[in-house]
Amino acid sequence: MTDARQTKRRKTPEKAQLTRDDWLDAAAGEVAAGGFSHLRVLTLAKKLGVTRGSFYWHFKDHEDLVVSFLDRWRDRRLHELQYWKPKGGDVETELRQILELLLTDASRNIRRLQVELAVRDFARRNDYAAELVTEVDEARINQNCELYERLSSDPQRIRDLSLLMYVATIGSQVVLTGKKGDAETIRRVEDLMARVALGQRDDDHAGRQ
Amino acid sequence: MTDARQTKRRKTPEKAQLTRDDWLDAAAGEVAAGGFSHLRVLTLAKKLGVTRGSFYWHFKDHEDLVVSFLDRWRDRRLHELQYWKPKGGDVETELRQILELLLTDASRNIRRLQVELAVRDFARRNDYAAELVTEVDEARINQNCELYERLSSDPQRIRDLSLLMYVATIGSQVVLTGKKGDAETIRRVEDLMARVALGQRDDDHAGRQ
DNA sequence: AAATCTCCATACACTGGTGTATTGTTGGTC
DNA sequence: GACCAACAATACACCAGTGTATGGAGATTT
Repeated sequence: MTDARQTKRRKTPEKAQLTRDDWLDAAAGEVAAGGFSHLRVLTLAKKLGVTRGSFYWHFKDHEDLVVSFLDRWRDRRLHELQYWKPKGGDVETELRQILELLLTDASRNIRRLQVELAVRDFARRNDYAAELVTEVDEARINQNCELYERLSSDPQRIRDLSLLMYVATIGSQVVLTGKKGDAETIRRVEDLMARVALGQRDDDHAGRQ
Repeated sequence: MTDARQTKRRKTPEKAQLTRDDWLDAAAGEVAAGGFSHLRVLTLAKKLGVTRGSFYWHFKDHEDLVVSFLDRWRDRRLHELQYWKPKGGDVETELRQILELLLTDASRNIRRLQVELAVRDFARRNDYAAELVTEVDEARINQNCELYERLSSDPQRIRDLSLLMYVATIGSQVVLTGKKGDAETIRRVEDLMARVALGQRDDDHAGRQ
């Protein structure tokens, strides 16, 4: 699947030769904007200032582009988990770090988020994409389990809590992204989620019946 | 936008004349399966056993179909909220009824759920769809607020709680739908959400540091 | 400096989709 | 029973997009 081509050459970039990754980067823009169904090689070529002749040298066909794109996405998402391990501290601090990463930070990286949602949508009608999404979801949920282990001792409860927090973040991204006043809203939801996970009761329950 | 045509006729359905709604129903199948980008009038015609000549009598063009589809979706989603009002009982009972409706029941209606996710995805690149989705989201969240008012007296907290529960359900649908063992998983998440909303602490916190 | 390799351009065939114009066909109406 | 309106079939022009074959220019090697 991976090709050694893109590592060679590029010694004299006088006329800016394109690499496979250049095409994938351009594809990311298209996918973020219009989803996989709007991914056209002609559009990409125009965007990169070349003709399709270049594309069909770097890729076998359109499907090759899609698969390569998905593979790169999966690899990067799995790899970045390495840097998501919060650096020590008590449970609450680490929890809030993670949540900020998953919500506030994520909502700032619009393009990255759009790509993720596009991949997730594409997965509904493409088995390979579905596999990769499941793989990434599993990895993220599992990683967060390590944190929630400090909040419960029941393995099932740990997994459910991690899962709940995860679907809440994904749901926030789906529902709130791009809406007006999303930044402030996301911040509050983030805070509420932290309290919920920590089992902190609300300050008021006067209205409780 | 609405047309009186579909209400007339249909007295002698000997040869099954098609109505505008018939086309929209067929469109729902396509949208559920492939999203809006795969909505083709030729495919619909084939599915309905007619040619495109019929389509262009009922609809001005492809866009007319899409807009009509979105309008009908919005109208139905807003209208159904009427029947979502839980019938009395204490807070926990009503809460669990709502959550079951939003999660367990929703996950059984695969097609309906697929359509909703497709609309939501389409909304990322279509302003009109985005408006309708926002409208529906707002209505649902507001309606649930009435329930959460019994759990807190702080208006802001009520809204945040309702929002959190809502994004968690949407996230569950996005992440869990179609996965293996989703039924059981959804049931557990549902239970956990109820406990969280009610402010019930876990049975065990032995692992807490 | 000739040959070769890498990357891109050009031109073509082909497919699938839209929209439109025109012509049927059928059932209700006077 | 002639007419009209509702619905559908047919045929056409048109466009966007893919894939392929082939040619060409620049750098690299020998």
